[in-house]
Amino acid sequence: MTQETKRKLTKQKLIDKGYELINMYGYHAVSIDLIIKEVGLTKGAFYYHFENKHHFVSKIIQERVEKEIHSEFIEPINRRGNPIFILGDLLQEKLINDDSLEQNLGSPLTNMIVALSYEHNDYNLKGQLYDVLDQWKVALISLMYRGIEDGYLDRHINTEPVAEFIINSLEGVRTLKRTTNNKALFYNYMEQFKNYLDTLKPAKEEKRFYLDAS
Amino acid sequence: MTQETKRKLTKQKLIDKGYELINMYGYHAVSIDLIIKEVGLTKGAFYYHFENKHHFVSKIIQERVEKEIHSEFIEPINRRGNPIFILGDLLQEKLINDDSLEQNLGSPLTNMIVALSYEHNDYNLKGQLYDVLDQWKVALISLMYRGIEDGYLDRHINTEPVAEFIINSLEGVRTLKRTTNNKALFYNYMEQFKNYLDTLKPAKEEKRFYLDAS
DNA sequence: ATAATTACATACCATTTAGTTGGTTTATAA
DNA sequence: TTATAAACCAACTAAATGGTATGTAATTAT
Repeated sequence: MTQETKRKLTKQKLIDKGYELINMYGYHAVSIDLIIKEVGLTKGAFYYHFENKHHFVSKIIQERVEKEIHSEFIEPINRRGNPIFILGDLLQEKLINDDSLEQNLGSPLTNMIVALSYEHNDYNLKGQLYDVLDQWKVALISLMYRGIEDGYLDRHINTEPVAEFIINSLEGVRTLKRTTNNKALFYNYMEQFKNYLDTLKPAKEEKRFYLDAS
Repeated sequence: MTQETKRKLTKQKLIDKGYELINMYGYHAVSIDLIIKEVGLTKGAFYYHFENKHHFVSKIIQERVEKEIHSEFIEPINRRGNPIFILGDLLQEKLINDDSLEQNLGSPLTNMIVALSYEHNDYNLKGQLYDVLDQWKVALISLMYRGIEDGYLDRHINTEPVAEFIINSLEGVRTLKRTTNNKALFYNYMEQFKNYLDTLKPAKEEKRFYLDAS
């Protein structure tokens, strides 16, 4: 094996194990000693690849947390189609069908936010996490604009509040899922989430007449 | 000052400062040394009142976290009236009007869940936190039942999923608020939350005709 | 008034923590 | 083939950590 690939492999093993442990137990609860023990390496290896623990978790955020939000929640919605179906199907897939995913570990993004947003460090971790949220929000807003253009969504919806509400509720349910392994939490969430999405449908003239009168 | 009142005062000071620091920085990031230094006490005092750190945070949960959920989100909804107004006004009060509250520190309940749900301990911390969520859910369901009886809510709503959705979204937005001090996040949330609540209204016959047809 | 208990304070301990230093092996370049 | 540097190991350090042992002043009971 070439030196470069071995180096990258080692670095990735540290990042992956660190991500796994930190996402479960939290940044401060997971020591570097534990991580290197779990992957069979030493302090020397760790500090060859990372300046310090903060730099390490910064890399975890950009290599794992940010990329997973992109691949699982942003890229799948970067297409045309009915946003109500696109979003409904996506969450159905992630929350209900995908058993492989860490279902009781909450959302890695929220987990990091809770653990790191008031941490003093040289890497702007809070800003990193905010940016991920922001990119996600932008993708949702774009999806909705396309949906409005194509007549799937009402022209009068406020896209930013809607995008935030979707993110907030999803991050909320994933986080609270940490307290239980009852999958009903996700089923129930899906039901109400779809009800909420329906409020974004275009209001037909007849319908609006009665809604406004209520 | 009598001995009993002094003891309770000291214990409360430790709990209050511990709550404040742990809610901000997290359970593992806050040392006992820091807490006692902040309140001007010593290790002897701390370990006179609490068996260990886990017992300490267990007391914090029941003395602060649980009681605050009760006083701020359960008791205010334990009354008759239109649930849509009761819930809308309550969140308006807590998220928008109440500036005194720790607006950028997320939700203490969620913060504890993230930090402690995979912690090995002798105090069933995870169960404690789950119970708080459950009590909250029960209160919301009761509110909705009364709302249905009084004709404010549709008889066909699934109360448990709705209750969970309310809790999930609220805990979500409070938690993600940690990344920013932009109050628009709460304003936008309120807007969409009210839209969601409107889906719980009774469907009038005329309205249902058109909705079903869509 | 005195004994006993309460509510702490002080000093200490073993372990764990993030981080460092210097050495060793392995691959790469000359 | 040999020099060099990359990738990692092993041992170490200082500080911080949760927790303990013992002492003490103030309150309370006798």
